[in-house]
Amino acid sequence: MRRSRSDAAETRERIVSTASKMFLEKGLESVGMRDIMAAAGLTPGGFYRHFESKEQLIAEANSAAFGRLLEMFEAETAGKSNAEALEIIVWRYLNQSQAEENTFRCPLSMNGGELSHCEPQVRAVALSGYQRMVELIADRITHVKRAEALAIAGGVVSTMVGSVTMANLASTKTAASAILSNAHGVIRTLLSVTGTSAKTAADGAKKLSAR
Amino acid sequence: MRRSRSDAAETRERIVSTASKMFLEKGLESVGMRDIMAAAGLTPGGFYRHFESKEQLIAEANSAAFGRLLEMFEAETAGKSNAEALEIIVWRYLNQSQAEENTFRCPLSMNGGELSHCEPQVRAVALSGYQRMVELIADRITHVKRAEALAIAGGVVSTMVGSVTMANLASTKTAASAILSNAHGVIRTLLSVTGTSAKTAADGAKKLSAR
DNA sequence: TGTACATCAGTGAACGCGCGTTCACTGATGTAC
DNA sequence: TGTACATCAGTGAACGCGCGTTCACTGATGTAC
Repeated sequence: MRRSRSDAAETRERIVSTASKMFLEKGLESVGMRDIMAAAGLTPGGFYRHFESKEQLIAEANSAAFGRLLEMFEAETAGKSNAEALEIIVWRYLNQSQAEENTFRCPLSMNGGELSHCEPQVRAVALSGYQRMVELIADRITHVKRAEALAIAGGVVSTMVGSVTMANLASTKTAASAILSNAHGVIRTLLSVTGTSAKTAADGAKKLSAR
Repeated sequence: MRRSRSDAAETRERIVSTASKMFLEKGLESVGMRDIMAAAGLTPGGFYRHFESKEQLIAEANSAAFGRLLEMFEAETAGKSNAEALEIIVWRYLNQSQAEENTFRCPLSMNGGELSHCEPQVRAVALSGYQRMVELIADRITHVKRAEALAIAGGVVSTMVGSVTMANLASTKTAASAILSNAHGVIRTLLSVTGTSAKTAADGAKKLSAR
């Protein structure tokens, strides 16, 4: 039976946010349309009144996940100093899998490999999520020039993504913590690096691309 | 028709190495048994004379991929100084997706997320691959104590894994290179860090785990 | 060394299942007059 | 404001397909005497 426009809009959002969390928990391919619709309290057929395909849902779900994640970071760091903000962002990012809730997980860490096999539209969403993360961090690195801040932030995000991915492989909490601790230590080093060292990093980058 | 023992052994190896490369290129779930067997010049049914399940093949294929990768690093760095060896390892790792051949790609970068949803046996192979990568690098960091070298190496591997994963998302070679350049710069910084800074990193790690 | 038989690597069709998607249908909502 | 009709959100069965796996079969290989 037909629903009101606002009911329908609410349903659509519920599908996106439900799917988003399921994708973060179990991956993209291993979550089926029936699973998603059932979790959203609907039957399979209704899906196609709102979306063209699973691929489109993946794109929107990931977009929503990035939106939630970045909004959370903005909210948590509002009014804090840059140093405090960076500490909060890094800590919350690294511990995303340890938290029981899956609301604030990052698609890059959870589904990185799978995303790169998706269609351009989906890959673009993911890449833009990466860039927003980099800017979020670069904005809080003020002791060096913007270009250097972006280089450092890019490295920090790569380190966070990689270490959370590796920690997810670990079979015990202890092993996962060890990986994340190393990453945290290394990120502290990167963030406390002097202007000169940061320059070295940026220069190294230039040299590489000149190869 | 029955084949000789050595023929059969060769067939088994061919299946593993073929599968390994296909998994690195297209992911674990999206490569089917028929694809693998056809690429190995066989028909589907024969697979189960050699393996119990796809899951077992995934485990062996990843193990083979790590073996190939680490042997290649050992061979390429034989007789080089630690600094040169580190430069070679980092450069070859970061550029694995740019090379046309898929022989020396790393399962951690290519299939990180998917691996973490596999059975313990497969996850163990992946985690041990990570640890071997970390040791390969830590062995070449000699200006600090072993524990600090392992901490730095862990961070370096996470950074490499994360940045290659992100570069694989990029739609253009330029965008991919930018991500990898940042990572390379950041890794140079990490590797050139003084003993004191490395200590800071290790201490930071301890603080985190004490939380 | 030669013969008879058991083994088993590889074939290719088939099985059962779950996937993404489609479709005829229902009935409340929205629209036109 | 009330009535008649078109729209369409949601249902749930069904479609076609490809998946991992099984199985009866073939014939060369390995083994026993």
